[in-house]
Amino acid sequence: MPYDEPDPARLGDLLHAVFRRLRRRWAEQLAPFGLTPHQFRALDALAGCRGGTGHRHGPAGNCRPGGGSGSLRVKDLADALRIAPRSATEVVDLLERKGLVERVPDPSDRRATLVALTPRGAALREQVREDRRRESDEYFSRLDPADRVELERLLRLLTTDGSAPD
Amino acid sequence: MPYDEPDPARLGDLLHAVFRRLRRRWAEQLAPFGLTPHQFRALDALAGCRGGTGHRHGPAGNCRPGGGSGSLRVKDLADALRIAPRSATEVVDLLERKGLVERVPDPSDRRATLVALTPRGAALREQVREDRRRESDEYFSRLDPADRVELERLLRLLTTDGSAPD
DNA sequence: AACTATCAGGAGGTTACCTCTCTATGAGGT
DNA sequence: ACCTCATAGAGAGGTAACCTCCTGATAGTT
Repeated sequence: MPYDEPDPARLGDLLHAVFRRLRRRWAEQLAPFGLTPHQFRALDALAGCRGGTGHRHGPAGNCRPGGGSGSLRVKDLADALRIAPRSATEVVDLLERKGLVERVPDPSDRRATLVALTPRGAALREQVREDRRRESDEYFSRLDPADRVELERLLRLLTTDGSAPD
Repeated sequence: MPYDEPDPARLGDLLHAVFRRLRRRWAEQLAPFGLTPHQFRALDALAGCRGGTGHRHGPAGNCRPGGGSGSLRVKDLADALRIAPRSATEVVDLLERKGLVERVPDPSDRRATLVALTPRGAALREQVREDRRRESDEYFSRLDPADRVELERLLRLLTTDGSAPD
């Protein structure tokens, strides 16, 4: 009897809680590598974009063949991370300072800067992924495979509102 | 062929995306009321705690009959919002400055401060909820009821890791 | 009375964003 | 060539939402 109203905040609250947990966990896991979750996400976006092999989810199809292992314009990185371009600049700044990415001028547009993984960046990213796999500490491992699929389906419904990527 | 491994980042990424969207949406919706999502969450926690009626989820069962419509210690509010006590102080500061909550000394413990909704705070919270209902613009309305239940189940699995509330 | 735990908040820091503005450049029209 | 307008990245400066470490008052315990 206390609990049948369709409390509109509940799902949001839950999502919030889960998200926070996930983030904390990740942060802990990435700390030894000197990365924040965000930085890793950026490395990942850069890496998941080599050549024009044509995979990878929607928004970041703008891979340039620039650097060693694929590169993006700052702006496209921003899109991939779903942040404002200016904010992407900051992420790149940080990663560049750590020697994980480098900026190279886009030969086809002198306004633009391409961001590419350095070998060290690519290696670190691979290391993190392996570590994560080894630890099998994927936060979601608590769910059995069917549930994971289900969760993915539901989340996907919530991201792709209708059709537009954003 | 590049991509059938169970990409460990995918679910996390999706969750992230959904969360960001939700938050943005909320922020937009709350902006006309001069509230941030967090502030609203705090109001909600305070409101969802009148008397000792004994409802409401786990962590925040510490409702004090203090103010007009229920009150919490700063510390309990922090627990409810899942943030550090110090951070809750800030939320309360903001809300107090807006006249939506007030601090009253806890009569039963002079170290503690009770935070209670003011009438204006309670009214504003109600107004927001109504607005949301009227707009039927709950972010999750994209999901049909069954999916919503399912999502809740899954998220709940991810929050309550084992048993401890945190 | 002494000791220790707990409360709220001051000081100061971080991360992850934002907007607004500047400069260099590209692209289109005349 | 020239003028206009959009776009790219980044400087300046701001905010929300966190955090930890420390303090001063108090409570509970011995």
